[in-house]
Amino acid sequence: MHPFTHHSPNERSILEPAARIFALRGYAGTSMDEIARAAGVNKATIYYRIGNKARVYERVLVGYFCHIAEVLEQRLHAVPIPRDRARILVETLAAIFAEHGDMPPLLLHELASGGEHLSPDVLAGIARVLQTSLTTLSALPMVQQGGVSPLLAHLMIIGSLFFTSLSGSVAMRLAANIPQGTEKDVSLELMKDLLLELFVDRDVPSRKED
Amino acid sequence: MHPFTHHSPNERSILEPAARIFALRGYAGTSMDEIARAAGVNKATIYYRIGNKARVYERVLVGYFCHIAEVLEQRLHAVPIPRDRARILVETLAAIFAEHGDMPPLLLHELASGGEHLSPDVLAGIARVLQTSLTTLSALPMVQQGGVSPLLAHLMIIGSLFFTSLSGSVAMRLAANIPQGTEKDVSLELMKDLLLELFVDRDVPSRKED
Amino acid sequence: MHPFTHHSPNERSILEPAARIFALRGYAGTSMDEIARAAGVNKATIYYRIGNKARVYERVLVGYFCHIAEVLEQRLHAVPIPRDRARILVETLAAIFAEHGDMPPLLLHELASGGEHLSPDVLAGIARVLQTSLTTLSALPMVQQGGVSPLLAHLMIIGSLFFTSLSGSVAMRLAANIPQGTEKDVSLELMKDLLLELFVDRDVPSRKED
Amino acid sequence: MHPFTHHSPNERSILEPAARIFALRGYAGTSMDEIARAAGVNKATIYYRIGNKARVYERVLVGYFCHIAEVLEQRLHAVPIPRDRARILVETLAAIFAEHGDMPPLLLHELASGGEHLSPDVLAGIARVLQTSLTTLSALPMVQQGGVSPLLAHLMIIGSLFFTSLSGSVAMRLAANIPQGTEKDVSLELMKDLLLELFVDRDVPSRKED
DNA sequence: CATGAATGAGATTTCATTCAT
DNA sequence: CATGAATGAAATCTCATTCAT
Repeated sequence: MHPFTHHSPNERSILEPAARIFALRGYAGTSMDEIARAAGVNKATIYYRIGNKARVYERVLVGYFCHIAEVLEQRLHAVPIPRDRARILVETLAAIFAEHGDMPPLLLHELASGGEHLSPDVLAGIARVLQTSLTTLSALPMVQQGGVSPLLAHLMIIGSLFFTSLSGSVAMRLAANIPQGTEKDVSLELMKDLLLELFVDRDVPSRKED
Repeated sequence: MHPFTHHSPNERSILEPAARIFALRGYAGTSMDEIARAAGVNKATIYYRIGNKARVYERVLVGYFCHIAEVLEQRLHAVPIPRDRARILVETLAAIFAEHGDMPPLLLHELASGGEHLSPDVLAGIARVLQTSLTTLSALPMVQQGGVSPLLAHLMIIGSLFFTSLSGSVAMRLAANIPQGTEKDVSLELMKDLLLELFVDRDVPSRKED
Repeated sequence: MHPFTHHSPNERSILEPAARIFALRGYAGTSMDEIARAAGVNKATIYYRIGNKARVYERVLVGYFCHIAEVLEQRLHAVPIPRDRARILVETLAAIFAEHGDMPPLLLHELASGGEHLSPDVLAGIARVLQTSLTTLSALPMVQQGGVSPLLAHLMIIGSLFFTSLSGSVAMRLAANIPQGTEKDVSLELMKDLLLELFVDRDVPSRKED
Repeated sequence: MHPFTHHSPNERSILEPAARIFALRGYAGTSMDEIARAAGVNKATIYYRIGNKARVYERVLVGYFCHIAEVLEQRLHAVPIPRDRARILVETLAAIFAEHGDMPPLLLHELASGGEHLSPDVLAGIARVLQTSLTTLSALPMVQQGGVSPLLAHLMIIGSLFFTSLSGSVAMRLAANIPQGTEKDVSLELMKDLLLELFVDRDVPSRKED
């Protein structure tokens, strides 16, 4: 399944390369020329088909968030056991970010901008994902009895996965600078396992003292 | 202590507003006009004092990373006990991000861009912080005996703190969209406590089964 | 025939006024604004059609040198007698400079700059003209038996014609300063006749003594 | 003797490097920064000592033309025989251009610009040189009986020497493009000899027929 | 006497957008 | 339905010049 499944092929052929470039350079750093070149269409065609730089960006974001929401909702549908649901949540997010490496940087750019370009549609998509995540996490023992805020847990999960996904490119640049050979195989897979261990598989935490 | 302590007052008066704007809009989204206006100087003065846009950006990044590295190193200096050191690490990072709210978005923009604009000086600053963090985390029981990768722990800590710091602005935009009243007081303070609980205060994790 | 015959009308409408201004003010002294104004198009249109200032300049130079080369080659084609060929060479150059008064100053600016801006295409054009001139002059009796270097002859012919063409504007400024009434009708026509007399019509020179 | 002998050492230390740069890049292509750097003084010092970009340029031109005029007048002083005088004229000009390679390009830039920047002082210098040259050439047999215009002869001499002096830099760029090995040792020396032969040593020309 | 600092004006170039076809 | 052509606005950067010290 792809993020832009709901759009016409005409739009998809523009939105997919656009997403790649927006992810790499952010909204301001992306030019319509570059999108047109990557999409293999005339620049005016983008205006004809979609309308606007802001609209292209919005469609990409909406597509991404709706995709995440849909996949999450589909996989969580009819799964009753809290720990199973949480496991699916984390695994699904990790899998989506692994498959669509553009999502983390794109969303991070937006987040870092304070959500300047977020249209109501995009906010709705974000809310949908957030809602699913929060309700799923709220049912966890760790939250129910452990006193962990579900929003904090959500932020940790998303933040950890995003950073892991992004660490690759910068890590390589750092490689020459870091003396000792730290592990290079930092991957979403490993982070996913750590998150599962910390939030899902583990029993309600027992503090060091007490 | 301030991030641009090592620079001349002349440079500081430019770098500080520049950092604010870069954080908000990213490198590409920031114009020299805006920086000049915010700094209260003529645009050409920026070129005279610093050189060009890329150099302004670089100085800001170097200033930020060196500040983090210095504060960390100073506070960790002569603290021998691993758990104390880790606690200081997390608390210091949380405090710095709380005081300098511009850092997380600025660094996130850069990270999301794949570190395209990272000069050797900036990379050196990053490496310095990373090194401190990794060696500190490596001494934790959870890492030593719990099998948790220090790099994963580092990414979780940074990622969680960054996301928490950023969540404020977007959360407000979401407020209207999210029906139920989720906690609004998500703060670095709370996230810091959760991180301490998960990584520092807790004993070596005991899996659910076995 | 015109220098920019090979270009599209769109390009010609830019290159022709550009040539005029480059000739008057040189490369550095010419602004894109001025070219745009003279061409009656928006400044961005020049970038759309041609690319950048250096390319505009290059096209002008290439157009000029190719024009000279083509006219020379066409008029010399199938003329076997050396003296006839040389006469045609001088007359053609004089005629071209007379018709296109912009050429000498433009080329002089470039020459004075040491050919800094000369692209391979322009150099090829220059070489083509030079080749034609040198082979033509080499066949002259004065060169064959008189021991005059064909390159020196070429330089004298070009230099004399260029200076004559340029003398007009400065001469007028000098007019007030020069007391006696020197001839005002210094023209390419007269210089051409003198060159023909010195290099073409005359027999192999007999030195004063011997 | 040097072109800027009449100026104070303070001015000379600026005018000499300025002349070099003006010669290379022309008036518009030369920046005050570059002059200051080459002169090893602060940019404001140029304004303090001389006053103005236009004034710097003017002083350089005046210096050059006065130098030529002075040397010519000094060497021609009390030389009565026309042929001797003409020989001295040509030899002196060739020697000056050979010694001060910057003169031809600088004067050519100015000439190509139509004398836009020529102040009255500079025009007076030019007139002085021109006067000397014309009166000297007017006495030649070739002019007196040969019907050659002294102004044409002047233009040929100056034009030929200038072009010869400039040909070096462009010739090297052409070297790769010109197939056959044309002589490389085109020098002012050779051109001077040719000019002497054509205008001075030779008897009044006898046309080919008649 | 000299200069570091500053700047208004203007240079080249890019870019989102429009429009006639 | 699509696009080549065009452009106003704004971006980065340069430069001749001034001025306080």
